[in-house]
Amino acid sequence: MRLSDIIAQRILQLIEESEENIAEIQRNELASIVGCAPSQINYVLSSRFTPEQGFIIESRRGGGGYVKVSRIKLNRTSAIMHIINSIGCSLEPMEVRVITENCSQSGLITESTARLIQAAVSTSAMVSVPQQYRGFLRASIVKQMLLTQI
Amino acid sequence: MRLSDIIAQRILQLIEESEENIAEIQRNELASIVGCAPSQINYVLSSRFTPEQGFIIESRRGGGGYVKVSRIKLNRTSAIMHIINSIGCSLEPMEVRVITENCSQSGLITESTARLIQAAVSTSAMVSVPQQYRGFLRASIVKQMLLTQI
DNA sequence: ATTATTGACTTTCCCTGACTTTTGATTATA
DNA sequence: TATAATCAAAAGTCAGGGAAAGTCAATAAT
Repeated sequence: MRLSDIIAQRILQLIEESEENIAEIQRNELASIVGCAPSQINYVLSSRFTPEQGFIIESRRGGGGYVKVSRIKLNRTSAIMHIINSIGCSLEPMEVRVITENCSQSGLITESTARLIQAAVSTSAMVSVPQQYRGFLRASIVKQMLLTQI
Repeated sequence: MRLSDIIAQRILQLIEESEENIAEIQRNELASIVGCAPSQINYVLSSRFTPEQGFIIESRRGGGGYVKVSRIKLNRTSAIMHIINSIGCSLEPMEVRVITENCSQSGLITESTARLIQAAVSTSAMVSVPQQYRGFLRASIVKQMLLTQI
């Protein structure tokens, strides 16, 4: 069995055991339990606990740091998950408009949320980012934001 | 739980309990209650109770000295504008967390909006963007999003 | 060729201790 | 009495160390 599988399994298990679908771990501690390099935890998180799979990662460095992995509950969620999954790796501004307006019209998100999403990926928010990255960035931001709406 | 969190919590609690949104403390006394070095209080004050977050610190040394932490209440729009204006051209994740949590706690934005903002600028949303741009990007996204809340 | 894994290095955040500065009170002095 | 010197009790500053997570490039395994 692969290390990465063991790690993923362990995190999932913690999520299962919790009430709130949240696993809060200490990276180095988990690494030493499993017996791997700490950075391996990052690899697993970024490859198996992505927004596309319905997970949100938050973390904090320094003394008392942690990594928090939350799984989105899957009820009314599936609609949003479906939308998230249908988003490719890049998005144009117009696509964002269409997606958010659709979501808003179908009551999946509020108009206010739609505006927030559009603002987050607006051209003026991205002036500092070279053109070539913007599409990818828009996609990942929109996905992350939609995930919070579940 | 971290010392700094305990200290911040305690100060906030004092502010809540007071009529005038003021907490008046004695640095050394609080330090000994919490069980930390006095200078730790300064660290917490300077990292979590900044003017940008809507707090004013006054103090006096010498016998009978004190530290006074006041939270300023402005009307919504000017409060938000104030926060936007206080944001420089770059933001670190921790700063975003502090800003959104403060906004949320003071009722300027909802918890849901706070989560949206944090999601929009989360590391996982920015994987596609080279490190060097992330700070600037965070700042402009947060500003754009806050603007929608006026 | 893709996916795992590691290790070296970086960044962020927390916390302390030694030292400085300010201030009010007290005491000494002209 | 009025002023100067001294003292003690606060708060402020800053460098530094430690703890934790993040990044990335190189290598190994499948």
